Amino acid sequence: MENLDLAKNTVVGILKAGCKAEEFLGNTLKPFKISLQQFNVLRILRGRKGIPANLQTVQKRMIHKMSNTTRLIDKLIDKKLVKRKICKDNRRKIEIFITQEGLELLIQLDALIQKTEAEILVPLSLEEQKNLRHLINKITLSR
Amino acid sequence: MENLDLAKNTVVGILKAGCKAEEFLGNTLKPFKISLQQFNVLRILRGRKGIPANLQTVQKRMIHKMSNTTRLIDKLIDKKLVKRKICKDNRRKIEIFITQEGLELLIQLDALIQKTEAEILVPLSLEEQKNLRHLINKITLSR
DNA sequence: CTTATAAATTTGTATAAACAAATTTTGTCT
DNA sequence: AGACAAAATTTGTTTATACAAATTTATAAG
Repeated sequence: MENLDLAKNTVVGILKAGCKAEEFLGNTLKPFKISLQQFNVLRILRGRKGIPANLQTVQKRMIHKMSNTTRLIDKLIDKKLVKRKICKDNRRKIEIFITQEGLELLIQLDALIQKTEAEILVPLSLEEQKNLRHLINKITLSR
Repeated sequence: MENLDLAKNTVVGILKAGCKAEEFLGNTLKPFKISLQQFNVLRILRGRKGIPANLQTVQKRMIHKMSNTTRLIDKLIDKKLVKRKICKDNRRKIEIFITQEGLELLIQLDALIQKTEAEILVPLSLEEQKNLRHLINKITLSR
């Protein structure tokens, strides 16, 4: 293999793979009228199992680093998938919850998304997937 | 390692790595006022070494599959980095060239982009990079 | 050559994202 | 408490993207 353009080819590959994954997942989500970013926020909120999150917490865990998460949350609120709540006992920061409706949507989506993920990775064996995850994590976890 | 969420974690990793690469490359390009998509089109056109391309050819090779490449090209034309030319001898399709100015910009950028690519991949050894490229290619080339 | 059909390109419009500035909140010091 | 500085959140505006429809161009059939 050509070694000259190794880094370039690898990075282009990462970009393309990212685009492909976004495309596939986006198509899966389209009938449900939510974007991949919105879906990820919902999953982040579900992952907190009732513990409320503030914007900052959500933002840190988001895949796509956005400048204004406020409006993203606003859109989820419009769809009644998320609630903003002002903590009463200690009028601290505004806190964000996923609603029952949001949880139900996620349950619906779980199987579909899992299928889509499998579709994306179908050219790889389990061993290769583990290997890929390991290499990719090295890149993303080094911030 | 947990095997339950292997596919999910791998796909999320791919997305994150893609975002990181876009972010890094985008920051490198920012001072030059062109987007990553625009930069890639320039590289595609340079790669044709004088042979003109039509929209379709460009579109097929683009990393980001866009619905309207027309306006992307328009922006490059505004910046005088690209030219649209109506083939005279055979008034066929409109053809697209990179200009001298575009070529010169790319020359300026080459080293910077190379450095950025290295930065993105710094946590990986050469062997690991080759391995990653191989795995990633399996995903992207299976269309 | 004309017509029909499909493919490619462009354009209009709605939506989302990027960017910068303004506002609000938080924490610390006196 | 009051004042200041830093961080977080919101908001206005510009720019880019997505989507669908319309137009144009290429290809094939009669």
